[in-house]
Amino acid sequence: MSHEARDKLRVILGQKGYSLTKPRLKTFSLLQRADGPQTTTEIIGQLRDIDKVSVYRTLNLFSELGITHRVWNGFKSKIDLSEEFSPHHHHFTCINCGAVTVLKSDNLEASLHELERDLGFNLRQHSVELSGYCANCKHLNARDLYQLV
Amino acid sequence: MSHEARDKLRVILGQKGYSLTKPRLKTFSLLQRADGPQTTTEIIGQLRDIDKVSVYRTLNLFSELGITHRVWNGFKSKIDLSEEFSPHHHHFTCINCGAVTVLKSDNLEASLHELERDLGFNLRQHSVELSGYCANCKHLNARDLYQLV
DNA sequence: ATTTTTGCAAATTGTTTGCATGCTC
DNA sequence: GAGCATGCAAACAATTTGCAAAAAT
Repeated sequence: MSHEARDKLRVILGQKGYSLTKPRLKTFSLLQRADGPQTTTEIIGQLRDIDKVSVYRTLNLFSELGITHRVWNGFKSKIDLSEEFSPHHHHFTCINCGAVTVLKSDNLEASLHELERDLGFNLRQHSVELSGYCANCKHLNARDLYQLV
Repeated sequence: MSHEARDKLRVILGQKGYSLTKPRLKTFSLLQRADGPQTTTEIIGQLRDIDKVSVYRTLNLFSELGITHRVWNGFKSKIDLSEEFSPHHHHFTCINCGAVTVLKSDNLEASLHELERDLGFNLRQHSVELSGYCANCKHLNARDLYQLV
């Protein structure tokens, strides 16, 4: 894990009087390694040496400090590192095979900012979650799709 | 509650062999009356004469049949009627006063469809949830904001 | 030395399952 | 009367709280 990220984390925690402890570092590091947002249960499952209560407390703290944010993905909310630690992106989830694709679109971002201007809002966060059939699955016929479920 | 909506609901249920029962109608009707998406707990709380187990079953069924979908709003996922029953929209939630604003933007929708085309996806659903400070709250200074929390 | 953080146990809350009774066709 | 739907009880899962021991400053 990179020194820069770890130092940034330490600074964010330190500014509010929190220290960078083993559970906090391990939780953060897991989120960095992960190839996408994780559910609370997934995180707990992968951090067997840390009590789940500590994981909950860490995740709540991270959320409070803006280190993480939640995204809606399929049926569950998942936890993802915020933009400071992972470049801005959105997700597309295939409802057939479950594949998650990371999205980037300048036009999309521009539309959101236009909306912000028009409405006079001060936008702090936005989440765009798409779902449907991915390029591989969209040509399957109804029967195939059904059998895969 | 309108006859059209009730009839549409009855048809959707009927097509899969389900009937329009009291718990189902009451749950649907509550979602229609509500001024925005509701959490499961809120729905259960407002339907005191229906067993919570039935509410859960009804909500699962509605979701399966596409009558409702979930949106991510603040900390919790909430349940909203799908587009057949409520025109397509997105939400902005003020993180200071909690006000929810319904959004519509043709450019935003166009950007999403462009993304769909470029990536070769067959988009079925999308959720766009924004948060930040609304027009009323964005001029408050840090101290005022803090006190309101 | 003082304050923060952790881990365990237990409480609380949210959700699902099993089953007997009541409804609908 | 057969099959679907409901309500109750109980099981199961997710999350929070209280508190004493351990770690950090």
